[in-house]
Amino acid sequence: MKEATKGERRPARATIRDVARCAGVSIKTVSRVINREANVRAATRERVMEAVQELQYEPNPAARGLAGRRTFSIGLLYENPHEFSYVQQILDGVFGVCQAHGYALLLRPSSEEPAADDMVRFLTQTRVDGMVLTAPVGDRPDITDALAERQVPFVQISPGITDTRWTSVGPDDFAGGRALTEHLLDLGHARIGFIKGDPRHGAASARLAGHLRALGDRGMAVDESLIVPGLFDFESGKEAAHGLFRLAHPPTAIVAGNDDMAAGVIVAAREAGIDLPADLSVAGFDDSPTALHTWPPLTTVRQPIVEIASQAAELLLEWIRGERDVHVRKTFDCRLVVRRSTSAPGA
Amino acid sequence: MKEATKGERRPARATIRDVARCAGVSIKTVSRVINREANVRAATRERVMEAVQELQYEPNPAARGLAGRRTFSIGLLYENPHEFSYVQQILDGVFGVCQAHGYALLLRPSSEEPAADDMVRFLTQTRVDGMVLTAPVGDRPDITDALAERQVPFVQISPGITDTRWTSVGPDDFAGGRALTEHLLDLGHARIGFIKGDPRHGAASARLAGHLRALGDRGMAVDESLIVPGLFDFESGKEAAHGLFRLAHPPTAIVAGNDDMAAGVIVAAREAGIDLPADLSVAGFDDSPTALHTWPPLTTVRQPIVEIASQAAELLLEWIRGERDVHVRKTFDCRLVVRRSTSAPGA
DNA sequence: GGCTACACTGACACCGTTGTCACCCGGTCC
DNA sequence: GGACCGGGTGACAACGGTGTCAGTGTAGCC
Repeated sequence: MKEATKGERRPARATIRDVARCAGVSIKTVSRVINREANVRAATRERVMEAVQELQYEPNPAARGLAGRRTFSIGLLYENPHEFSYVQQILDGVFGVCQAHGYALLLRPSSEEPAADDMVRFLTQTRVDGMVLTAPVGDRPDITDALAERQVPFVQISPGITDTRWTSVGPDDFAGGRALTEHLLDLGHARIGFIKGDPRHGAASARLAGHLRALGDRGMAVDESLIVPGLFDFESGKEAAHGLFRLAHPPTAIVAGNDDMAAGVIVAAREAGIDLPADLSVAGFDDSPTALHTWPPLTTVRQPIVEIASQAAELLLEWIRGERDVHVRKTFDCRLVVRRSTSAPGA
Repeated sequence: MKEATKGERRPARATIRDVARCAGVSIKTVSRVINREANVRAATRERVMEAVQELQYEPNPAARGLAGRRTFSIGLLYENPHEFSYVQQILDGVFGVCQAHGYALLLRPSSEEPAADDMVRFLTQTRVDGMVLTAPVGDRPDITDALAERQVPFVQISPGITDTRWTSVGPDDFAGGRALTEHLLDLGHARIGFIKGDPRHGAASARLAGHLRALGDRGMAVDESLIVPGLFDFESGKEAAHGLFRLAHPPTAIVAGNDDMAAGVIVAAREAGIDLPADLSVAGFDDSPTALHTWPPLTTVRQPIVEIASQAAELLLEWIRGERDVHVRKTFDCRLVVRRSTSAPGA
């Protein structure tokens, strides 16, 4: 006890050796126990566990990483977003899974033009065990190839093209877009504007495809002038809407590729003195917080983002641990959420 | 060349030994060069640098952490937020600095009741070199004490109380609140409602204090019934507004503690059939994206969040590297942003 | 009873850095 | 000319785990 009185500044974390001594076994056995390896007698395991408890032992991740050549950390690649809530939810989902499995999460916000080299540098610097990739950066073949070449496991969220060589998770954007348009058709709209999303996102074209299918199913002709470009952000939605308003024969309803653009449409309508929803129905996509902050609140499609993200992380960890060796594509259903921004035309 | 043809699956990262051999020096010298230590002859340094370039050497963080007892990573503690854009901007700021200095960023989203124990576990699990703490969790004495006790450097963002024992960074909430109210007084408003923010946030009371000071400076009496509680989220803003509308003598203007609540006020006004800004002026705080998505767009106060966050990270790294040994408190000026949600009463 | 198989355990090298300390060397000081 | 100094460098031992492999004990089998 005497020697303990000095230099006890930092409580000096217990090491695997301390645990081994305390439990009366070798360090290797302690290692086996904390890594849940087989072939440890139940009684031994218990003794070790108790020692771990008593000493409040936490394995040193650096040492683990060095010796075991894995870091127990994964990276999340995402693009600097307009849609804050989207990223936040992705983060939530991925983080939750990481925490549950004792993995650390390293962020990789990517700038506009994230050279694959940049990705590679991230890998060698951090030595993450795997990556979760979000669209649209996660789609780029140079990125995926760089990862594949280095045999770094990864999972894509909402990739544009579903490449069977890799595993991915995403919402059913097609069905969502279709449901939205069907909803408007059911209300009696005949001229429906559609604001496309950022063309780099696969989701943008999938949602449009759903829209077109809905029209086709009802035998409606497609008026190309009603389909206008957008970039998924508020400003582009506003501009696109003004463009549609100027049409000789403007639409009675507008489907925006996401909620932010829909919010832009609403503001554009106010600027143009158009009454909502009487003179114009507006629908978005995502069911982001924005959808409730507009007036009237937005009819939209909810995609289970958090769930999608956790699923992605879950699949990644399975792959890392070697519990799965075949690539899959998981699709999540979306749900139409009807609010007051849509109504029968003229109502 | 012949032996290279086999087993070149993984390119096998270069280690410090490879660099040493290539440069014709000892590994220790390489270590000195990459850590920018003094006492290396310029010529030697150059030779090593070239070898580093040629071999694309990146030091192994795990080995570095193990030997040097620091991880070159810092943690970011934040609370699961309603204000997505706020967190996102904090992240941006902190991340930018981390990247510039070769540090990794580990997230710690904290749940409702983040026991200090939880914080401690995070520290021992990750062994981060320091922490950036955001309000309101970062205020809790049990958290700060736990960090101080373990001698883990930290910097607070927007703490409630400015404790001179620690370093912190934040906006001048007081001045911001004051400017907002002065703006409304200048427009001719005499009855101004104020929706407080989440009481756990220091920013909430500072903004209110600014409001009260503005009133006091003009010799206006304070009507307690006009000051109502809120929680910084949309819903609480909406409810608070409805409460104010029901008053016998309702306000002609409302200052909300932040933009989300202000958006709630606007929706509440629409629900109540109140015309904006003619019958009611509304102001927010933060200049979040929401401020532009409402109609009319919000008068608000812009706080330089990204800058605040980078400053915090910068200060933290200085402290970690031992370049600073005195605690400071940095305050950033806010800027009033006037938009169309405020006007003279009745105008 | 002897042999094999297998469950369990430990000794020890090794992962790729940094910290410590000793050493070399040229210049300065008395 | 010897003692001293300090910049520049390298040898070597950590750091705290995991991988490999050999050893031990017990059960199952002929």
